Amino acid sequence: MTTGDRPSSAPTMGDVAHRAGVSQMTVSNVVNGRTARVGAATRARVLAAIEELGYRVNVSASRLRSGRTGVVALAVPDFSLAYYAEFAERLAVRFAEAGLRLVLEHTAGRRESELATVERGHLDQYDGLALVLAAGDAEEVARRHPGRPVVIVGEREVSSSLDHVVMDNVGGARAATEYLLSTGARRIAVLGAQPGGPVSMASLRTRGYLEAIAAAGVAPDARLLVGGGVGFDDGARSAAALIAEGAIPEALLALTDETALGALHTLAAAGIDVPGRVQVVGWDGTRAGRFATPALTTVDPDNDAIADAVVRLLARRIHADGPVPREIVMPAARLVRRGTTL
Amino acid sequence: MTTGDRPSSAPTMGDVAHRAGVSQMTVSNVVNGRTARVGAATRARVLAAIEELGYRVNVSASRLRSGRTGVVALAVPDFSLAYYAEFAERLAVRFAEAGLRLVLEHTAGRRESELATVERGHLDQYDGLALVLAAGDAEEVARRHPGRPVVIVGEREVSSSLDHVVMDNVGGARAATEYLLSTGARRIAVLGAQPGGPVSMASLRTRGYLEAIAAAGVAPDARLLVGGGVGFDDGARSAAALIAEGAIPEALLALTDETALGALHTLAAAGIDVPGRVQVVGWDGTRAGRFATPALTTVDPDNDAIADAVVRLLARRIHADGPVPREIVMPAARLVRRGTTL
DNA sequence: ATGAAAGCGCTAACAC
DNA sequence: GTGTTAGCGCTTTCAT
Repeated sequence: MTTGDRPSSAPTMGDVAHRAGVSQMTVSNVVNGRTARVGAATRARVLAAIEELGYRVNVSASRLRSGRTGVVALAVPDFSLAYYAEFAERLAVRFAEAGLRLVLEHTAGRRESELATVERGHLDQYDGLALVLAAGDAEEVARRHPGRPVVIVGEREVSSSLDHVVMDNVGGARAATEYLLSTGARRIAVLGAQPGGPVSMASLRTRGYLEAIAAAGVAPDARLLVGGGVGFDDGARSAAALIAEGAIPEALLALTDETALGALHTLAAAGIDVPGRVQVVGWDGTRAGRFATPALTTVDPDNDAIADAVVRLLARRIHADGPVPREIVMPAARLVRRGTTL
Repeated sequence: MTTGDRPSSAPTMGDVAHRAGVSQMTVSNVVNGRTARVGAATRARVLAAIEELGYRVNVSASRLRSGRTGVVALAVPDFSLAYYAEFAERLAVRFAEAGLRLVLEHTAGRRESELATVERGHLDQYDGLALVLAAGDAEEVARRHPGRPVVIVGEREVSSSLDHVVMDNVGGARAATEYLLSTGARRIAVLGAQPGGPVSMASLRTRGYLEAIAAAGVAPDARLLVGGGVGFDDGARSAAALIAEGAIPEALLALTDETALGALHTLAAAGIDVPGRVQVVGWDGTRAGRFATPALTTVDPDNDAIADAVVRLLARRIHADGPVPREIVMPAARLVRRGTTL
């Protein structure tokens, strides 16, 4: 009523133009900060009209016409896993500094959902996408020829045409295992293990472990490769199973911090001394691990370097004029020794 | 080249229509599952054309025209706080069951960012929004008259026109404090406290605590109200400060699980027995608390009920024809007793 | 420095 | 059951 002739629906750029007595194009120029093309007085008038009408640009319309959005997406398998959550926060802060907004999408760790995020019609909503690949295959993603910059955050280097930030899964597992061996441990269990099978976080970390014990001349023992998930409950369950078997290992390499924390819980309940009787190593460098009791020794994937790389790789493509050479980055994982190891 | 006359850019609905020898509207009907309006044979031909061209609907265009999007957003202050992360995951699963996709937005806990999420042009991207209000005011949000369903997830009931899912902050703090008093504790510290000041999570929980001790005839002691943030570090620091003062309280009411876990870390390092010497209560019911050692007693806000309410309130408005009466829901918080209390 | 025209890709509304 | 028309709100392009 009070805003003119479009009583109930939102004011458009046309409404603002009308009120300011200028063309719609001038409003667009003001809104988009193309100050060179608008006189100061005109600009002031337009700004006043925007204020009076409470006008906001319609993102969908702007996006449809220009293709640009100012928004990037991060697609993760699960919002609640501490590792992804902390990674997302790191990215959000960095992208904000780069003038881009970050939104999170959810893939439920399903291959088809992961692929859906790079379909054109979907990806068109964003200037770029960082895709954490848990189930799917990077080559399959690349085959969809996404029309926008995509960075794969993944488990292994892969021969696709996409930029790739690779986790140092094999190297990290090897480093952790080597350290445990150096303390004298020989019977080292892996919680969340997946020997063989399709390439995945679990299979690669398991491989690094197997390589390290082989190099040290320690024979693998299938009973020490405890499968299952990598959540808190899985860790607790796996530790309980190991205890029930009677032959408690000298060390546990848990494939995530949450698995390690779950195992720690079970060990404490059973009165088993950590690290005296059993050493425990986690993976991810999460805050929860740092504040556990004892503080959790963990494989730090170098999350800052990973986040930096994702932002850099995406930003350079978003702002590029021509083609950009493909790049692969693999920050080195390193063991952070704290209280759960000797 | 192989797909016809639009070599490099993405195929449109028009391309599909052309190839299938039907009108664009028929393609739209097929894509949107309006099967009643399309013959089986036609449908098959359209589907084939879609497959051959690798066509995907452009979400932005569809959104602009129809207004509908099939996507809802949850705006949180911080992706990495376990409470929000776990809450987001709960919502994502529930919305998926309701046929809606959930994306996460980031407000950095800043009032202006919170308000920006409900601006028309921004909100138009979504069918609805759940907004976790940390800094801003619900009445201010309501004054923007968001053009789409918005549910406020907030600290207190408020006289706005928006649906509201309210945390039982005062009640939860009272219940936790009453329990601690019942165990004989008299000197109970609050970590993350904020006595007085603007209404916030911290001030309301502090109020509940003060009400409970007043009712028990225990005099408040300013030295027991330890301010600061509610992260791991804050909890660790606050506990250290309390220890340094020499007069260690009989119990700590930490305003989040992360604060409690931080405090637990410090207490363990100082060799102080929990719960024998000091009891500790957290707040949020996170998984990390459940698997701490000892397992953390916590105020459970009833996150399932909160998530159910958010989905229900948003869905009923999204699918409503006419106006919908405003609703306020406040699930009761309850104390979950575990190992850090007597 | 400003404006007019065209159209991004899609769907609502109606005609047949 | 299928087609035609119009237009969502914006920005591109080109004219002045």
